[in-house]
Amino acid sequence: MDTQRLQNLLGVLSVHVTDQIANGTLDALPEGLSAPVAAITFVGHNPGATIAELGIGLSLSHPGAVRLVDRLSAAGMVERRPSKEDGRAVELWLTQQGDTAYGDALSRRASGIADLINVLSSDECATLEHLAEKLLRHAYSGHHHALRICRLCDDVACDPCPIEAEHDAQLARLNATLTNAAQG
Amino acid sequence: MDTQRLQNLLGVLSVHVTDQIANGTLDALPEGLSAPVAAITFVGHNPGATIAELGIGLSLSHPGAVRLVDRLSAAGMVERRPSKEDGRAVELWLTQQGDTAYGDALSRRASGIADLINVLSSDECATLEHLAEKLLRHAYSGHHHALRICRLCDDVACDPCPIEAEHDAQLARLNATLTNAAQG
DNA sequence: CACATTTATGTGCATGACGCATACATATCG
DNA sequence: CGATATGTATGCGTCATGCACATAAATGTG
Repeated sequence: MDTQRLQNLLGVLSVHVTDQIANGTLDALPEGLSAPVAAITFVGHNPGATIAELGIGLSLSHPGAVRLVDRLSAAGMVERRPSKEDGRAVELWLTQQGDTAYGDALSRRASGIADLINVLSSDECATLEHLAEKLLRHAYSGHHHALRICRLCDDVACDPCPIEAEHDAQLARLNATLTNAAQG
Repeated sequence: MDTQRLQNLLGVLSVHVTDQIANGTLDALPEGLSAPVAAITFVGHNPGATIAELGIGLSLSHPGAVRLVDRLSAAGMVERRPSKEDGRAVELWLTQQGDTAYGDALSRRASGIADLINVLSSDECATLEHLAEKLLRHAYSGHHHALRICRLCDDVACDPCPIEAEHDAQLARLNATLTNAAQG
């Protein structure tokens, strides 16, 4: 089958959806550029994450992540807390204001996408959901990658989460292989 | 129907596809950031476009578009030509090197997306293509918006183009309405 | 034709985000 | 205890961006 047209349409569509997300979340925050919104979503999704993890999830250098946290902290969105297990590490937690911005960003993102898909029938929605889930499971390639893939996810709406499911499935396959090897 | 999960999956998937595109095209150019790649694709897709149109397509300010063209011109990717119809306007054309980079970016983008969708069956590909086309036609909202939506499109692979089709369909509906009004 | 307005592009300047190299504190290993 | 690795923070230069403004050409008005 010739998949060139599908590749192109999917690419163009994805860029457009990403634009919609950016437009929606841009208004949700004062001076809300893409990186701060992604960071707030990331911390909201991974409370207590460290600065290093934030850098991985957002593909930033360590200095970049530190400076981003500086800005978010100055804006009252994110709070640095010393970790009790590791004296070097810093845990990131949303302030109340940050949590409000988090929910705001998610709901604006959802409404932007809702405008886009309201042309689909129930059946088409179900089909697209199935296809998106399959593609996401196929895209998963390890924990670090998941941090990045899920950086703008709404974990309440993402139930069951295909990335988690794929993670568990790969673990189960690994365990089965190990058990077979032990028995054989 | 509850569409929250679909909204979320589509959003996460789109961000991931956009990442794939960015990753693919980033390597295709020396120092290839997102804006230069988008600009080369834009000029490749709209040869002879003006700086103002580039700015609209990439959502840049006018100074931003001018500076971007400065960089691309210095890199030997894009050539400024004075317009013959308008003494103020500048036409943008890809150089031979720019055209090579254009094709390179498109093929890398395609292969990145190909990796993602090779998990789908032929039937699923056809279904997804149909859904993507429907969503894109619904997303179209006028010529300026089309410049932006199509900024990373591969016009060879995009045949028939759903954005053009929607544009023509809206024109046809408009003409039909006018004809009816004239007759009625 | 003279003059004001709009349009398309270019420039001085300040800001801000980023990465590299480096420094410091803490954890871990031998 | 010393050596190395890890997590975080900072000085510095670079670069992209937008605002305000300037220039040139097209268009509209009397």
